[in-house]
Amino acid sequence: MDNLGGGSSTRMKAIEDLLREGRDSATQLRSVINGNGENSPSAQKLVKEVLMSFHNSLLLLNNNPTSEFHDASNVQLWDSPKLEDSQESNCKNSTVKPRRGCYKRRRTEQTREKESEAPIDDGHQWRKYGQKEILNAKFPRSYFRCTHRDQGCQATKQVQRVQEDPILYKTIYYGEHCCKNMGNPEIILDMSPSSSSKFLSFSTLSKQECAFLSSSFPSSVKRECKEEIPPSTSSNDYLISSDLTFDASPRHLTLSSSTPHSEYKAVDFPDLFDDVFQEFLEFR
DNA sequence: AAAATTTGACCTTG
DNA sequence: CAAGGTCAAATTTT
Repeated sequence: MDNLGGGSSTRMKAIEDLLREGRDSATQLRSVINGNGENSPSAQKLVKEVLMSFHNSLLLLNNNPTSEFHDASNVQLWDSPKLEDSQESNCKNSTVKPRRGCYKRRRTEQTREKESEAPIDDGHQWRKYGQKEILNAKFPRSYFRCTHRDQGCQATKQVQRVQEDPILYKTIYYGEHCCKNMGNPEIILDMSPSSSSKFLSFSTLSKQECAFLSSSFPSSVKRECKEEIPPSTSSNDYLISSDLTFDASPRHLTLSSSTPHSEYKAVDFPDLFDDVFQEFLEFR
């Protein structure tokens, strides 16, 4: 539906992701390995980011083979415009029931999937407008729309926790923002090498994200995070601690889980890394 | 008081 | 009809 072949734009997105997130992290990782990056984030964190970058790019390229999310491809059609026209009359004619649930069907927008370990701050302001239990899913799905919808911005997103063990959230974006975006649009994590371990924690989450988190938890926990780390009980489960190991990865890539306690500084790790890094360089 | 969230009702789609 | 997406009244937060 979109101009200039849809496939290639997906590819461009994947390339962007690999370059921006994956390669940046990989670059830092290399300096860590070489011993130079002492104020950088931990190597494990960087590895996680690289793997996540791979994972997300794969998600993009072969649109989600795995799961319950309906196809995120950008094919679909804007069907039955009758809804728009007859909306008014249809809604008020029936019984006494007010016009609840009279809404326009979602437009044909391209979608974009993303996985992350915590709800990410994508630089936009979102307003939660719903939450649903999803069949066969452990966690509810939350629905957000752009705060500036009154200005015509139709962007929405869905966020759902998809995994418990390595905590994983899947976010699907619908539509593009046409509102004036404040600040940088797509910065996800600032990983300036100087500011050490700016790792993701609740203190960096926006309010909506905090709200989303709280609603995924047992109700006893609700409404307790303002700017604060939620309840003390096992709260470290919700944090991304910098020394978290990343061996049970989302079923695509695994990393060196076979070595129990030995450091992962294998002898030829740098060589291995160079191979990976090479991929980034050739990718462009 | 205004803005954001919660939550069940309502609508669409398959 | 079931499942998922959206609306909006009620409620909570700012």
